[in-house]
Amino acid sequence: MCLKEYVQRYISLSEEEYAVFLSYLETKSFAPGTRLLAYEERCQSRFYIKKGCVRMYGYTEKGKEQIYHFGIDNWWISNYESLLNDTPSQLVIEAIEPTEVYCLTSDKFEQLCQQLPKTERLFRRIMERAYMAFQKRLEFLFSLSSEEQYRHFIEVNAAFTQRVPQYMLASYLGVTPEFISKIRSKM
Amino acid sequence: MCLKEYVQRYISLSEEEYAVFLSYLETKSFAPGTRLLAYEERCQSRFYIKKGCVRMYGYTEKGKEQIYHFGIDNWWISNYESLLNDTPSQLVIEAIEPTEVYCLTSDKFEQLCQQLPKTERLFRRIMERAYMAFQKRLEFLFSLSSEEQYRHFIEVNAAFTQRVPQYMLASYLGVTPEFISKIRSKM
DNA sequence: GAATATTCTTAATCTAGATTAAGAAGCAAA
DNA sequence: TTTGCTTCTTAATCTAGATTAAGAATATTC
Repeated sequence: MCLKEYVQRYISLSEEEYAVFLSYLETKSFAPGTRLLAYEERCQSRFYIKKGCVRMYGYTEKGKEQIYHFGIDNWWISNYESLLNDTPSQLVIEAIEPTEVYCLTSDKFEQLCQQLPKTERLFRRIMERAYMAFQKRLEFLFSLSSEEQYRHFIEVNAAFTQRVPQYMLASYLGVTPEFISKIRSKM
Repeated sequence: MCLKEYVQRYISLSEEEYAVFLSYLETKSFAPGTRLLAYEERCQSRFYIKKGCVRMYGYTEKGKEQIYHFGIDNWWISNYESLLNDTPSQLVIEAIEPTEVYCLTSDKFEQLCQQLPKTERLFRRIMERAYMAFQKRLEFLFSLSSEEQYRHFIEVNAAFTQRVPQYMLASYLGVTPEFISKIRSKM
């Protein structure tokens, strides 16, 4: 699926309108381990991942990396706290695989909304879906044991599981790699 | 703060436009213990809480109530999974205090967006803030111990803490009432 | 194809917070 | 002012998952 198909699922755009939309996006590439958003950098963009895989992580009190999100093909990702409040980001967005993204800066975003007001609707609906996914994630977090969460995750996200190392998955789920290893040995 | 002020923080509206906006909203009142959204009902509305306090909860595998959200004055609340997919809600929204809300049904919402396209921008921005708050909550959830989460919550949400019983707060934080009691005895 | 760095596994021990069980406050009705 | 609810507290015991410490696979580099 390409961005055009993705957008068409939320709003309908003519060829001309889509061309306008595209003109506000900038393509960028990132090698594994490089950062889309650095620690303490002000987040200025929303990223649409054309192809690849990224993780968004912060640091716990003891300085350990804690992964909060992954992003793969056809996902938008950004640090909204930093983006909306223009504050230094406490979160890092880093490529895991070679990753190609469309980058939409806040400035361009505002201009785009003016030139193509449908953009508001597009992002209103994207945000609703993202919020819904979050609400769902919270439900799993509170209603399932760590083992159940792991089993559920790899079931729903089979493809994904191949793409990130197990210890990152453990971090995302809020457990230790040793614990995942223990579950796997039972399966 | 009233709804008008709330809306003005996101978009600017003339008197006439605000009147149009209001005309799509329906006022409803709920006594403590009554439900804005029942279990397995299809969620058809977004609720803006004018005054009062509600909780949104589901059930764990063992049938225990698990609170996922609270809503108080000037918050929007809805079950987006049920709202967007038109599926029976696994979550209940219930008044804790006498609560008065504006109710915006999906039908009315679509009409409103057509008549007053600025509404898209309003809700795009509301959803971004809501998503941001969620992102922040997840950070606390993963980076703080249960005790730290409790201390942080009552610090940031002092007023709130008076309005809901301790056992509901425990549920929201994902701990037992006994554990909260233990922390409090230390303070 | 050895050397080095990453990632994963196994097993013993430990701990934050759950569970269970009682009882103590608080509060409403009558 | 007693009866009956609902909420909160205390304390003993238990457990899911963490921590620690080795070692075993697996990749990567030269």
